[in-house]
Amino acid sequence: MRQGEREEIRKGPWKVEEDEVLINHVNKYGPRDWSSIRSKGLLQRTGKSCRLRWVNKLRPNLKNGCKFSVEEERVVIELQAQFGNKWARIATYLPGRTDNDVKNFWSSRQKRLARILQTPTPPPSKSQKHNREVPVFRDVPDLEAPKFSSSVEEESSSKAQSSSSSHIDNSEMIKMVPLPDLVNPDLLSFEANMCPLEFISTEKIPCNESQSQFLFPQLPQPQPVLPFSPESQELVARLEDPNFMDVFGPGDASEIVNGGQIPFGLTFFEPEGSCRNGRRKQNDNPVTPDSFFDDFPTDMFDHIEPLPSPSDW
DNA sequence: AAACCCCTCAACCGCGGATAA
DNA sequence: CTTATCCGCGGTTGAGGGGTT
Repeated sequence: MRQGEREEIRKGPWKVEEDEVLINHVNKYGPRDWSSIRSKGLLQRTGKSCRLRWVNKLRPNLKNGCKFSVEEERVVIELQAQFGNKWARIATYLPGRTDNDVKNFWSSRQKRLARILQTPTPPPSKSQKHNREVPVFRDVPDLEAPKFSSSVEEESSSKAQSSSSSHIDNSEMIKMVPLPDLVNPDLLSFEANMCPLEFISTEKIPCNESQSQFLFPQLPQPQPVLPFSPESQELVARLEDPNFMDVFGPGDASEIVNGGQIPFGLTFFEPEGSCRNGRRKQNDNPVTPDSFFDDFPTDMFDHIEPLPSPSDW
């Protein structure tokens, strides 16, 4: 039994005082030696718990409380199709997001999808004729693979390296982030543009302009022929069911198939804007054809020829 | 008004790889 | 080389809160 292990280990929600202790420790020693926090008697928390708290809540530049933007959703969906459930890896492509964030986002999405698929009878659709413009995301920026294991680590190590000083502000940390030869200007402008649009109204975490200076890995190049993910295969199988479109009610399927534009897995027009508190109203998302497709993985549409726009008819 | 449902998020657990002793 | 410990990751759970009925 190691020193301090006799003392009871605290679990559950963190108190402000505990956060302060943890922050002080990280400022002094960097984000490491987590288990020493307990052995020194600073906190009654396991090293694991301390690390988690730091990584998910306390480290700088987190987008705490901000809903995933449309672009972030897109990135997650694409990367999940490519990497699978490698949340830490996926999170490296999303500034200010942790693996936990991505994981939670994805599982929420999966639950929603599962529920929709299990619902045999659709609620009456009020917005069947409501055509939404289709965001097409084929031209994903050509992104490189990560050069570090995770944003967490990248950020952590950069801070740790200079941890001899007691305090480092964010701007200093940003300077420490390595190497501009990775920068994809498209990606940077994307980040820079995205933040103000999505998060400018949040008080808790103003989207730091400097975030756009962080280097994040680039999205992997799309495969020439992207195989369907298992999720997509299941959905495709269901699409082959002649009754599948019945879920939309009489007359709807043809409308969707022939005239409609397929929204690509994104809640593009959802008025997000708000951070946390901005909880989704359940009826904001009735199972309409539009929202239904929102829940499809994007890759399943990669094999569908784009429909002509109405102006081309 | 209250019960219920659903969603989000924080935090825990178990496992496996990496590293130190 | 082996063992112990640390650390990070992915899966899971439960609390809390808002919306719906």
